[in-house]
Amino acid sequence: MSKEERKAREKERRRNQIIDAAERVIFSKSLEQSTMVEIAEEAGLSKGTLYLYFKNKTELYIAITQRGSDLLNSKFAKVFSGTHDYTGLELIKIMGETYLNFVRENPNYFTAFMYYESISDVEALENSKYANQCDQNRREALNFMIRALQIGMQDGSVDDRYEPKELAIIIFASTRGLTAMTHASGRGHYFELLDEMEVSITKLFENFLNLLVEGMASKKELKDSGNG
Amino acid sequence: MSKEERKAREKERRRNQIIDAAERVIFSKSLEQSTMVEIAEEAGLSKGTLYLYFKNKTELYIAITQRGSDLLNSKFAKVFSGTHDYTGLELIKIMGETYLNFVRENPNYFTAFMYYESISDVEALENSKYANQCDQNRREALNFMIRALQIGMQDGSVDDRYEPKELAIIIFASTRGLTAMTHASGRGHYFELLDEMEVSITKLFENFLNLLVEGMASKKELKDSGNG
DNA sequence: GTCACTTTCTGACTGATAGTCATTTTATTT
DNA sequence: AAATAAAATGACTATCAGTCAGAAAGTGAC
Repeated sequence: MSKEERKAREKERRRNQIIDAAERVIFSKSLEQSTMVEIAEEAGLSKGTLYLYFKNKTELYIAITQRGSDLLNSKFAKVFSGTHDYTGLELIKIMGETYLNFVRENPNYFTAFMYYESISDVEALENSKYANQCDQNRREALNFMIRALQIGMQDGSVDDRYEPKELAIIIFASTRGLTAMTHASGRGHYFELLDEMEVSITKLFENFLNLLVEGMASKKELKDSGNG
Repeated sequence: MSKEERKAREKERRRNQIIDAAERVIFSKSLEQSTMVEIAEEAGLSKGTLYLYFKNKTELYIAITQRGSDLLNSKFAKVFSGTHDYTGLELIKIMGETYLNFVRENPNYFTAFMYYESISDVEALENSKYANQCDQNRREALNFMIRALQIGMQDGSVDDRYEPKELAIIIFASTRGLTAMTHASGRGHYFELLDEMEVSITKLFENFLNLLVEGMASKKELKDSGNG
């Protein structure tokens, strides 16, 4: 036990040492501009060793992605932990704010998320435990949101004509869009549109959440939709 | 005139011939898996020639991106052209549907859009006429949306307590989020969540638009927001 | 038609880097 | 300390973006 266990723990430490180094290097530039040799040197190892712990550069980056994903989910979990007297609708807003704050505080992890989502080589994803964990986290985050919506439908704060699953996905995806823009803008990317238009991101996000909330808040008067 | 002009036209034709070839090659695989030699061969030229027409591989891909961007904008323009009796709110919905349809019909262009937005080397963007055109198109699209909202505020279909610019950006970004998910899902990416949950994208999008519309539709009874 | 000159095109070459693997170093057991 | 196993190394290979000296094609003058 002590034997095998210690080995495994040692191995895990090395792995983390490499991920630490990779974060330092990649976050200071970008994935493309970082080489495996640089990362190895930063970790005080040689290039070959990196490949004993990670299949390739992409898997190493996905390991970083997983860290970010874990961190984000721990924040979501905190929202739901312990006792609180938030309505479902409030929970949704808080989750949105949590997400925005995460992206602002950890832009590099968000960059990693975006890269992760752009990977089209399904093969690479299926065989990676890091990727699996990321997917697992995403599923969990969605479940948090579904829970919030169900709470909201019970306490009357959320319109119960919606399907919680669907609504959760919609909120999830649209919030993602907003934060992606926020992120791009923070990187001085094309979205100086915001500057041009003198729109503050904080205010924008506030309005976005209000819009969502307004849209899904329960209404007194029911009306029939025109869809067949 | 005839002289210089013919030259320029010839050059333009070559350029398009290269972009055509690049689309065929890159769309059949992916940017990373496509080499400049392959593209050159597909175009019936040699690698060196490609570099007479495009600074580098990225610029060539941005040229493809621009095509997609132009195509999308032409579809938006069509929505606004001619006479119609849509309300502002209806125009917003139609724009959203137009966008979704574009992504479904041209997933490869959308992939290009996502890549484009991930470029963090601002230098590369500023010196490229293709990138400038993309940015220009984005601005124009946003202006279409602002116009629709202003129309809506006048005809009473859109809540005029919102700032059109802000609202336009919000709708823009959140719709982008939805379509990105649609796109990822279509690529068999992690978002088999949708399958798992038995949610159809069409229905999802419908609900998303309804949610937005509900949120921004003008309300009879005004209420004060709690924000300082 | 051929010479001089310009424009366009070519593909061998260079440099960079991801990933491999035979060899060396270090740790563990007997 | 010898034998064996595990971990680490870095020289090597393959691939590919981007370059550039020279070839080929085009243009115009006579």
